[in-house]
Amino acid sequence: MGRPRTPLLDRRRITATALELVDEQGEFSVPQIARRLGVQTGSVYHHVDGRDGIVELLRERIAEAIDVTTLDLRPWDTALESWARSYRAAFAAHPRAIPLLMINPVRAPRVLQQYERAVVLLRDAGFPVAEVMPVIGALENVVLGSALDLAAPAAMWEIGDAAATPHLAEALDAAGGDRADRAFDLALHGFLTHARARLARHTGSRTE
Amino acid sequence: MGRPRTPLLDRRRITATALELVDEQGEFSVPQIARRLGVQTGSVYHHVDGRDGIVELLRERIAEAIDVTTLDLRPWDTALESWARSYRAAFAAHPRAIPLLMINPVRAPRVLQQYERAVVLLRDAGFPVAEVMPVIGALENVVLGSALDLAAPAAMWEIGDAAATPHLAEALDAAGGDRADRAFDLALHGFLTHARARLARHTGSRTE
DNA sequence: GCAGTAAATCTAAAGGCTTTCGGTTTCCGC
DNA sequence: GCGGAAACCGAAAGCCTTTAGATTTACTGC
Repeated sequence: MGRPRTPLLDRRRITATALELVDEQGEFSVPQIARRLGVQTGSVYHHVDGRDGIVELLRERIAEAIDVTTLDLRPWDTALESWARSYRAAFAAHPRAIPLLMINPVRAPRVLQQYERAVVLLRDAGFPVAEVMPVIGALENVVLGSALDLAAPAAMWEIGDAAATPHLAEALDAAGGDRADRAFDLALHGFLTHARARLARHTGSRTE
Repeated sequence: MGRPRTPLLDRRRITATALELVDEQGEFSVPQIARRLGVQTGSVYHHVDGRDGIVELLRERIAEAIDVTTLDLRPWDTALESWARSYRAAFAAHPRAIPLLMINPVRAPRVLQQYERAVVLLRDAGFPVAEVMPVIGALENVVLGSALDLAAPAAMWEIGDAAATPHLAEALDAAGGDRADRAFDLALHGFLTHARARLARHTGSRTE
């Protein structure tokens, strides 16, 4: 008992274990983390700001997978599309974590910094200031909505009673396994097309 | 003690109280419901299938606000747009309930029935079977993504440190109070435009 | 009208979770 | 070498979900 000669815990190990648990069972608890790390529950609280702090660590951990360099690409619509795809892919890598991350607002500086750069990107492209946030928000809607879809695709639809909803069942059958991906592509391309048209209207109908 | 002369509980009252709690504090617990209804915690379980059952009741309750008649409108894109707006408005009426409902998949027959009708709508409009679910999924992405945005709009962004992200702060300031609504409009119109173009491609370039 | 069953509530309790607090041992700066 | 900080344990408070049995009332069939 007392302080161990070599530390048993740190934020990295706590985060990794929490992510493990979430990937396996869709949720985590502090006692579960402690058990996996061979430690008492209370000890975890010496490294982390409560359970919510662990969620925040998970958010940062998952957000690290977003490729920031996409926002350096040009033209702006290429950058935006690449960013959106990378954003979605980061969530898709841990679908069961999505509900956890959706509940709390984004506070991670890393993510806010990306939004900052997206704002600059769109301003430089010629979007009026008042248009910038709606455009980013629309893109975010598509990305997060699609991420939610990834969180529970099977359960969401395949439970559908084929007798009560025959056409739905048929359409699902015809859609194939990449339904969610194709839905995302559709929404993303729709958004980009609309954003391009809107920009053209503001820059005197010049497309580029 | 014992069975009361007139019942103290029923699903309607339990649902209403749970919704009250969620609107007020963003969550609910069975003991809280029991306290508000002047009843012991355990009694609630005689009317409801556990805590998850209450969530399910909330889902149905909120889904009731979706206007089904929108799917009778024609042409198909008018129907789809009206449906999407009504769908989003139903969630917007109880934004704090959204995280609760996002976690579990849609099982409510009432909602599945609407998807069934949407499938028929799109098929009749001329969409190939394999296209129908991606189109519906894309629309759903936009609606649910936008609903999430409504769940925590203020906290999501206004926490942003103006010093670290000056352009983001400026863009937010310029966006106005209806940022979320305009983002939704943008995403929705983008989607609809794209869907129309896609249909035209399949029906021999006839727009209507 | 009455017996028997079903329904609604209470009391009680098990077991889990989050969080805090004090005690104990080890590490590190000076 | 000493004193404070760090890391862990043990224990406890207070919340939550869920179940089980006891008790009283309502309903149903005869």
